[in-house]
Formats: sequence, C-alpha cells, structure tokens
Amino acid sequence: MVKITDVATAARVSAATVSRTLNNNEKVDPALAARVREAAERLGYRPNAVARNLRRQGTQVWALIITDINNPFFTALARGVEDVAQESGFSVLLCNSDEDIDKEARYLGVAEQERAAGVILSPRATTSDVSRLLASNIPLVAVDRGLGVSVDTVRADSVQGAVAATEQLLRRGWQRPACITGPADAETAEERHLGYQSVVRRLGLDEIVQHVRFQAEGGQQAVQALFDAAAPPDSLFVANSMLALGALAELKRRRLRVGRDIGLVTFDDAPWASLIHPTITVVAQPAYDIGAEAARILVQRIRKEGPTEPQQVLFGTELIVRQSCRRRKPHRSADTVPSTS
Amino acid sequence: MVKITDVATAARVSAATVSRTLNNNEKVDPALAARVREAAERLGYRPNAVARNLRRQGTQVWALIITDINNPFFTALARGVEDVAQESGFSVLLCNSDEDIDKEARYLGVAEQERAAGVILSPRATTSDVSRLLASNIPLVAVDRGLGVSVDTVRADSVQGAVAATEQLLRRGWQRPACITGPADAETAEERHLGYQSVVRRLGLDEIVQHVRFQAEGGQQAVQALFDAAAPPDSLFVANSMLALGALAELKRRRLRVGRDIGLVTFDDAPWASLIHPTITVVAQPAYDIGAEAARILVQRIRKEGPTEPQQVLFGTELIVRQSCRRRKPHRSADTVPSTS
DNA sequence: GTGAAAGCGCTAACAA
DNA sequence: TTGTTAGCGCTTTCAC
Repeated sequence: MVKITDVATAARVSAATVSRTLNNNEKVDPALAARVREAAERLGYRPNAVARNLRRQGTQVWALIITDINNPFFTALARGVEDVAQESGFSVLLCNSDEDIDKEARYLGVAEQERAAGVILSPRATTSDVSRLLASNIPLVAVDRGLGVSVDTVRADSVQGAVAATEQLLRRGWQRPACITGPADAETAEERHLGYQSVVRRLGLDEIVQHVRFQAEGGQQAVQALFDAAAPPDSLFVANSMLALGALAELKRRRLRVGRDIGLVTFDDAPWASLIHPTITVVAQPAYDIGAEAARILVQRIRKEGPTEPQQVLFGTELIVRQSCRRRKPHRSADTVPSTS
Repeated sequence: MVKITDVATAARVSAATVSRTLNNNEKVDPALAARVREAAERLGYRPNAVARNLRRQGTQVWALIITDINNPFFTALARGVEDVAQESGFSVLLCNSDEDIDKEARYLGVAEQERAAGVILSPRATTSDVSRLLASNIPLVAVDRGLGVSVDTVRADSVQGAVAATEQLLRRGWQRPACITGPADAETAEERHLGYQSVVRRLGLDEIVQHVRFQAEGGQQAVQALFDAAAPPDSLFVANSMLALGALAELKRRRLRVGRDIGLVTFDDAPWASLIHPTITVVAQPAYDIGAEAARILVQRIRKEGPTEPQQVLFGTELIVRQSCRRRKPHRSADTVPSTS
C-alpha cells in the first residue's frame, strides 16, 4: 500500500507538501504540485481515509438507520438523503434495523464508535435510546418518526393523513372501518391510529384496531384476526404499504374483493399501488423530500450553521383516490373500469 | 470524548491494560479487569474505532454496492449479505450506484480509501473498473453480474431463466414474443437477451429486442417503442421487475390486457407480482441466498481460508407460472378467476 | 500479568 | 512557499 511518504520521496518534496497539494488547501508552487500529482498518479497513491479521519478528528460519513429496507418509502427517503449528502461531500452508510430494537442499538453503537459525522435515524420506537450519540456530540436527525427527546425531526403529518384516509372510507359509504397499524410504541403507528380514532369516535362508530409488526406478515395476521372475529369490519385503513401487501394477499386468499366487498385505503404510494387491481387509494408522503430535508438539516448541524434549537419539520400528505375505497359494484370487465373517483 | 487514557487513569492502570481488558485478548488479573470495566462503564467510554482501525491496519466494514436500491431483488440480496456479515462481526455499508457508472466508481473509491475489509459489488457493466480495488488487495466478490476480470462471482443462471420464460410464452400459444432488457453491457441484461434469442432463433421467429435503462421508465419507454412500431409483438419477456413495473403501467395506459391481449413473463418475483391482476408469471431468483453466499465467500477471503482460485457460484432459477402468460380469455369476473396454470 | 514506548498514515502548527 | 515536528487514540511488541 503506497503511502504519502512514498509519494513525497518520489516527488522529492516533504509529506506536508504532498498533503497540501492533494487537498489543494494552500498555495503550492505549481511546479512542485505538478511533480506531486505525477508521482501520486504514477504510484497509484490513495490517501488513507482512516488516518486522515483520526488526524482530523472527524469523518465524512453519515449513518442512515432505517427500519425496513424493503419498504419503498424508506428507499425513496434514502435517495433523498443520499443526493444531498453527495452534494455536500458526505458518504452515506445505510443500515437496516429491520424494526428490531437490538439491531438499531447495534448500529447506533457502530455509528458512535466509527465517529460518524452525523446520523439520520428512523427510530423503531419513541423510546429508542440515542443518549450515547448525543453525549458524543454526534448530530442526529430523526426522520419519519419522532423520539422522546428533543432533536431535529422531519416527518409527515400522520394524524392528518389518517383522518383523510378514514373520512374517505366513510364518504364512500363504508360503515365499519378498522385500522391496521404498527406497534403502539412506534410514533407513526400510534399517530395513524389516533387519526383514525378521532374520526370513528366523532361519529360514534366502533373502534377496531390491530397492532402488528410493520411488515407484510403483520398485515396478513391482522386481516386473519379481523375477519375471523365475530363482527368483522367492512373496510380497512392500513398504516403502511408493507402491511398493505400482507393484508391484500390475505384478503385475496379469502376471496374478499377489495373495492367491492371491502374498502381499503393505505399509507404510502408504493410503485405497485396504481398497478394492482383494483388500484389502491393511498395517503402519499413526500418520502424523497423528507430525506433530503433531513440531510439539509444535518449538514447545517455539522457546519454549526442555522438555528440552535431543534427543528421540527412537518410535511403534508396527499390523499390519492383510486379504486380500492369504492363501494358500488364495478363494471363487468375489471380491466376497463374507469376510476369512480 | 472520553478516551482510553482517561479510563486508565480512573482505573489506576495503564492504557495497555484497558485495551487488553476490553478486547479480552490476553489474561488480565480479574481484579484489575473489574476496575477497568467499572471505570469504562462509569465514564461512558466508547473505543474510537478510527484509531483502532489505523493501528490494526484494517477495518470491520464491508461495502456492498448495488445498482438499484428500489429493486426488491437487491434489497433481498442485501439482507442475505447483512445477516452473514453480522454473524461474522462485520458491518455493511450499503451503497446505491443507481445504474450509474460514475457513482459506482465513486463508491469503489470510498471503499478503497476507507480501507474496507471487503467489497461486494453488483457491477453496472462487465467493464466496470475494479483494478484499483484489486491492486489494494481488498477482497471483492461480484454478485448478480460478472466482471471482465476473474473474481469470485455469485449469480443466478440468467440464460436458463430466460429460456424457460420465453418457452413458457410460446407454450401458451404466443407467437411474437419481444424481449425488454437492460443495457447490453450489463451482464444480466445481455444473458437474458441471449436466452430469449436462442429460443426465438431456434424456432425461426423474429427477434424483437429493446435495450433500455434497468428502471421503470425504461420499461415504459420500451413498451411505447414496441407498440408504436409497425409490427408490434404479441407478448413480452421482461428482464427484471423494475422494467416490468414500467411496462405494466404503460400497457395499462394503452388498455392492453395482460394475460389476454398480451402475454408477459418477467424476471424476479417481486412482492407485488402475485398481487396484481393478472398475477404475474416470473422467473424467481434466490436473491437472499445469492447475497448470503457472496458474504460467506467474502469472509473466507478475508480470513484467507478456502480455495485460492476465484469461485464461480451459479444458482438455478425457478419459473413460477401465474396468469400473465395466459392467452385464452379469462372468465367474466376477474377477481374469481382461478389460475389456469 | 503489567507497563512503557513505539508507531499506524496523515494533517496542521510552527519555523524557516 | 516549504519543511520539520508533533500528535490524533489506539494496539502491540518488548522488557520487566
């Protein structure tokens, strides 16, 4: 492995000059600089980032810890983070906590030990322990879900989105909507539940809620539980697209026809939502923008610019009405049915 | 930031003893060890991994560079990598090259400079330049796609899968299958094309091929081109699920009914493939296993175990027949049509 | 079994 | 403008 002193020797200058040239920090004599670059090129020199990080007491790497790499919401968010990071000279270490509090803790530990320049975290629970990170003065931005402690947070308005979704079901004439959501200690799960709750309570309807893991299997289990029960719902508000995947599969298995026998609205406009039959009515979140905004805030924190108090950014959501919330019978041929929305 | 000397002072021992205790390498007097652990705990000491890496001349971090984070195939593969890495004490830095040769090069550079313990790469093209990495003696395993140079490679048998897919279309009575695939310099794209080609040539059929970007937009464009042409195909073999997403959207827009007007088989069993209408016939790859196997090989390389010559692992694929390759008309109500397969 | 001391490769303060 | 020097925090001989 060729190192800086090898380049220095080859270019007949000191290591400091090589460093200065390659970091083009200070003015170096063009002739020397040329010799340095030529030597570095010829020897195939790659600066050792580990040594540089140690000396500089800091890295150029972020940890982005998300709860589910299979969820298109998070991959879109990750792209938003990545694009802004790239522009600002940072690399992104993407970690999948898999909705597992231990994995999350492990990754937070790695981020701390590797002295990440910053962390963007989608917390598994509001009680996720980030105290060590804060104690280490590593800037942290929470995305999608908030934390018990006060940190920069970027998310969408889950309550409002859930209200809109539930009201849409009722507007279409459904009368017994149930809510399938994630674990109660995950902020998005609870807020979407609360939005649903506020609507059904206001109208004096039964509150029917299933808390399950935020994964396809959870959605499947929830549908099983709901429709094996004595008084099944007539429609579903589903809190994210992974749950929807499982729920739809199970409904299909039971030959319950969405948009006819059953109404359905789900959070997140997954790529397949407009493709399946019937097309799915969704509450879309600006996932990419959430990630990009979180990244912008993180850059500010690292550079110690901007406001000192924690920022709270709340994006709006958009209800995209498609076929799955319909109640009346569709035409004969499903393929040619225009959306009734 | 508390460092090892602070712990040493607090525990009234030397830094060396703290290091030995915390790495439980050598035998340390239990009494001292207890004092060290107590002090480390009390002060909230976190070893600085950057310093450790420099001293040890190596890291515990892998770079996993994939071409599309939105593609469920790659996220499943990533989970396979991650699980094995975790078991073996490594962390995985996931990088999304986004089918962009420059981004890929940038990430390869980062992996090299950060002295990654190993790299798993899904090469954008067979000509992707990994020479620097090899020169730095960083173990490299190619996944999904091969490279021009001879390195450990783990992938599925694309040719065989493409042959099976194309034959399935013909078996169902389709007579003008087209192939929608990725850029010709991506190995999977070309092999899937070749599999298709071998079948249509053998039968003397027209070879109708669209090379596009391996993304949803590409699939859309390909369908536009194919069906705006003078002699459109009657069926499609699509080389991955992202292309399929775009192709299906465009077919839907054109009111071409898959499984009736148009036959379709695609690579990759995406989560939505069995959910949409009609359900999609796919060539499934063992994505998780490919990732896990690549990770196992990488561990071997890092530990300098196992065979010295490059390993080539080829997984089989599985044709899962569903509705989208049908030709005869389905029953009236699409929801209750049983699969004809 | 423990401590002293060297040094991983780089950058930044200080001298020249 | 350039070189000399110190030192980032840790691990690992080497001597005791």
